[in-house]
Amino acid sequence: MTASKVISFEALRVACKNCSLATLCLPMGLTSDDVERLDGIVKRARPLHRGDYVFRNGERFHSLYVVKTGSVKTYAPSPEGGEHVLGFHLPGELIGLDAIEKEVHTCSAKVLETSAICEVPFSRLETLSSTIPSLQHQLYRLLSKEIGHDTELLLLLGKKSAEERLAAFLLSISKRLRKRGLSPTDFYLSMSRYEIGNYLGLAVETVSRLFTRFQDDGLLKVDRKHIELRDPEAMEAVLTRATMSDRQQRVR
Amino acid sequence: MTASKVISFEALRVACKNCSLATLCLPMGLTSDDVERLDGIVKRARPLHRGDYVFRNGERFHSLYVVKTGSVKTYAPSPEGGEHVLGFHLPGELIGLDAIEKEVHTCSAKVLETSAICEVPFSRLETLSSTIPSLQHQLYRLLSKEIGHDTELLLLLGKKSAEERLAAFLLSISKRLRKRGLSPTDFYLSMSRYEIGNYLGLAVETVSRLFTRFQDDGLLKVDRKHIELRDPEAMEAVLTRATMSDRQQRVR
DNA sequence: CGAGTAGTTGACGATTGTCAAGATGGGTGG
DNA sequence: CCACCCATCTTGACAATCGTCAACTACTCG
Repeated sequence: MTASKVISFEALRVACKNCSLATLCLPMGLTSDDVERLDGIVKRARPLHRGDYVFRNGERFHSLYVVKTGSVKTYAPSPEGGEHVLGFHLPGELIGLDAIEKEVHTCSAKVLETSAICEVPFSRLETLSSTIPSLQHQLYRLLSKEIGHDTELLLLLGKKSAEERLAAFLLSISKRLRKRGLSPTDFYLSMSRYEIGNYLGLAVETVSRLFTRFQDDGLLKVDRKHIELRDPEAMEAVLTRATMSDRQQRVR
Repeated sequence: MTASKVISFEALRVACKNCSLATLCLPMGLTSDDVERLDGIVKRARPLHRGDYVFRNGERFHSLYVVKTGSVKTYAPSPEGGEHVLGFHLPGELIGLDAIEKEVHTCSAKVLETSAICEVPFSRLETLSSTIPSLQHQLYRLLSKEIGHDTELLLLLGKKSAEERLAAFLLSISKRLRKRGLSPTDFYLSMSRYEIGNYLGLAVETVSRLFTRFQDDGLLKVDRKHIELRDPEAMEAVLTRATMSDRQQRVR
C-alpha cells in the first residue's frame, strides 16, 4: 500500500487487451469495448514466489484468479498434514471456480515458481457479466470447461493404468504449452515427482520408475525436471493401445 | 406434437413453484415472480422409461435437464463399446452442464428407471439469467457445485481404497435421499453392480465382495438392489479411519 | 418353464504400493 | 569457491490390494 508498491504494480500493469493470454482467458470473444470494462475490475499481476499462496483452504471467497505467468498447484489439504493435488495451472487458466458455490475456498492454491497472478473480484465480475452477455456466456463456458476437464481426470484415475496416467499427464502439459506458443516437446516440470504422483494417484516410486521406463523405451529424455518428448506419437499410442483398463471397460 | 401428446404434457405439468424440488433446483433463491418467468421456458416432465436416453454423446447441446423423478446415469461411451460411468443423478439434479462449453454433449444420459425429466433450453435460460441476477448467481453456483462434486470424486478415485469408495458411494446416496425427504437408511439402488463398479473404478466382483463384507460386519443389510443401512456411523468410520491411502498421503 | 443376464464366490496373479537403501544435486555457510 | 547437508529422486526387494478367470447360483422376463 506504499508508493513503491503502487509503482511496482504499474510496472507490471498490462491491460487485458494487450495481454497475450486474452484468447485463453476471460476476454475471449469480447469486443474491445467490453474488454476495457473488464479491465477496470481486474487487479493485475500480483507477483508471487515459490511456495506463496494465491488463496488458502477455508478463506472466504472473493475473487477468481488467473495465472498470468508461472504455474500454480491447487490441492486439498487433509487434516493429518497430507494433501491431495487437484491440478496444475498454467498461464491463462482460471482458478478458484470451485469456491463460488460455498463462498469459501475448499482448496488451497500455491505457486510452484515465481508467478504473476491477476485477481478478478467475483461479485464485480458477476455484475459486469449481467450487462455483457458475451462475458456471461464466456463465464458459463469456462465453468463448463472445468467440469469437462474434471471428467477427463475422473476417467484417468478410475480406469487407466499407471503408465497411461503419466503419459496422459505429459501430453496434457505438452498440449497446453503448445497453445501458449511454447515448445510442446521440450519443457520443465515445475512440480516435484511427489506432486505428480499425488495428482495421478500414484506412489512417487511408481512415477520415477515410469520416467525411467519411458526413457528406456525412447519415448522421452528426462533430466531431473527437464523433459524432452522424443516420440510424442508413441506416447499418444500408450493412451490408445488396449490395456488392462480397456478390458475392464468392455460390456459383458 | 399431436393433440394427445399435448394432453399428456399437460397432465404432467407441475409448475416450478409447486414443485417439491424447488429448493434443490434452479428456482432456489428466486422470488415467486422470477420463478414464474423461469417456469415459462421450462419444458416439463418428459416421461422416460428404463434405458431411454435423455441425450446422447455427440448430439448438439440445446438444453439442460433436471431429474424430476426417477434416476439417471451419465456416462462416456468408449469406442470399443465400453463405457465410463460419470455419475448417478437423483431428483432435483441438473444434467448436461458439461456440454455448455463445446455446445455438444460429451457424455450420454440414460434413465435407470421410469423417470420424469424437465428440459430447460439453455439459450433461453442464459437470456433470462442476465435479467434475473439471482438466477444468474444460482447458475454460477450450480456449475461451481458440480466442480466441487467432481473434485470429491477425484479424491475418491485417486486416493481411496475399494472399501472406502463403496462406503462413500452409499453414504452419498443416503445423504442425497435424506435431502429429498426419503429414507436415508432404506433404499433401492437403481443401478447394477456393474455400473457401481464402473463408476467407482472397481471390478464388479470387488463390489460384490464388499457388499458381502459390509453385511457380514453388520454395517448394512443387502438384498439385491435393496439396501438397509444398519450402522451409518460405522460406515462413516470406514471413510475416516487410517488406511493405506492415508499413509500414502502423509508428507514425508 | 427355460434361457439369459446379473450377481456371488473362490483361486490366482499382476500391478502397484511399501519399505529400505543409495544416488544425485542444489543450496548454504564457512 | 568448496564442502557439506538435506531434500529429492532413483532403484531394488517384497507384499497387498484388487483385477482376472472361472464356475455356480438366482433372478427376471418372455
